[in-house]
Amino acid sequence: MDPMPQVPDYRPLYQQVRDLLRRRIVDGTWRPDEVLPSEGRLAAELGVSQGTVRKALDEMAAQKLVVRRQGRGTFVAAHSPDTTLFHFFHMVDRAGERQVPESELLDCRRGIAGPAETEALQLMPGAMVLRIDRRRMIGGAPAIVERIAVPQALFPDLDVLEEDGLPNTLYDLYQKRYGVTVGRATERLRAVAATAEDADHLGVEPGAPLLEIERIARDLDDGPVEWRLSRCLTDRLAYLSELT
Amino acid sequence: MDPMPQVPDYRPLYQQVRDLLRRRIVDGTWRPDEVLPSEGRLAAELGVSQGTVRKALDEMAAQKLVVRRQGRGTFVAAHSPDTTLFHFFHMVDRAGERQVPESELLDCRRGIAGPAETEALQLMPGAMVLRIDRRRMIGGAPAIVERIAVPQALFPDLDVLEEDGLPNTLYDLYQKRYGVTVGRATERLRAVAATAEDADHLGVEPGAPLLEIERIARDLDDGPVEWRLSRCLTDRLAYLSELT
DNA sequence: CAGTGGTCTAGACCACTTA
DNA sequence: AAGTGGTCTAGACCACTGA
Repeated sequence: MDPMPQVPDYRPLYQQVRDLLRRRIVDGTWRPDEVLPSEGRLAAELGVSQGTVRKALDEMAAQKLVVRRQGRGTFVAAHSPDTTLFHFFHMVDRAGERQVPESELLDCRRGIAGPAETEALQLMPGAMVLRIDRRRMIGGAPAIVERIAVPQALFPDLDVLEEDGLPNTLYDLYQKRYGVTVGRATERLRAVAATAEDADHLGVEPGAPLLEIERIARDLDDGPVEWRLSRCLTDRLAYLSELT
Repeated sequence: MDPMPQVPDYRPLYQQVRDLLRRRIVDGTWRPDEVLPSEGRLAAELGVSQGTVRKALDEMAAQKLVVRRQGRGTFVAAHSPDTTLFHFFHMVDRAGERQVPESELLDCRRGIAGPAETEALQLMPGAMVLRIDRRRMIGGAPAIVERIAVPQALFPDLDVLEEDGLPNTLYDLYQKRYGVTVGRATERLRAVAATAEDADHLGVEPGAPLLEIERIARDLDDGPVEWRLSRCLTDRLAYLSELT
């Protein structure tokens, strides 16, 4: 598959193929929603059997890096409001139904990264970040307040865009406008007491228990691209976690 | 693979094989930690190719129903304290390290299922449950109080066993002593205010914010086998959720 | 209709484990 | 050395899609 590798690679062929195809997606050779060459073509190009390409693509599909559609082809996975909500928004109502929140912008401005942001986003000291404060409503009632911080270097004009109104789901915007694909995220959940400001936005008493969700979202190369701190009312909603 | 199926099955062969093997594990034909027949033997027995059996077993391995060990064979997955903690205990410290909690039994008694238990465990009205109240310590300090409720029908003498001290991880006990394998669980997280009793056990003020985790654990047939309500101090710990 | 991914097969060889 | 799962190949046929 590679006539003159600089460093001989003794890993199984299908893993080499998988990582090569993955690299091409990350590099932008094929962009989100684009179709990859067929299994047969890739096999011929790389000099391996179709079964080996298939095994590589199957693993990438399991990892949601590509989507396979019988009769049509294999496509680079793209975020959409639906997939974003499904994967990254875990609040459900009493009946266990996933609720779609509305967003209300509170504030959006640039600033120098604080210690927590520098640490979470692995920035150089003094780097600039954009901060977005939002309130999110479920069924018209305030449910969540959140602070989102992203490196300004990755999203140079996100704050200008704000004038036109930010979309409810940001990850498809990150992907389509800035070429930043969120591949995975880590969330840490804690219970905290509402600050005076939280209480004001959510319509509760200061000191009321809130579910705090701290999220670090990473791109396909595992670099941090977003730090997010959400505080949620959990009288009508709960965070759903499936252990399988 | 089946010469006279009562109802013709048009699903792919490997899915039929997968479900048949799965059925045998659930039925106890092969018990936890036992080795299955080799791929070749299964293929011959079922009249399919080895590749088809392989695809079925690979899916079961991805689902953690079996464990494959090169050179040795394919084994029915079994719980151990380690796998249980890794899969079902998500509290981590500030550094992101998973912490192993100690357990201190507070109470253990039988009772008639209340409405919440009847609902969660899908019991008949008036059915008996066993309730276990525990306090869990991290590094010697109280961190969690929890109530566990299980149908008495499934674990007839669990409360008698308590005299010898319950193990720290219950799921391997459920499996080895009662033949009940927990295959998956659903958790709902909320923020609540500590009751006077919570506060007493955890050494905080009443009203302090606690992370409440409500878990329903299910067996391999998806029937509920345990209902658990944990309340956690999150000053030193956080609930870790990986979104991939 | 041609082209795609999905299934199934048969066989070769490799890597690892146990005896 | 024998037996296991892991990799890789080649080829057949099926199911689905879109021109």
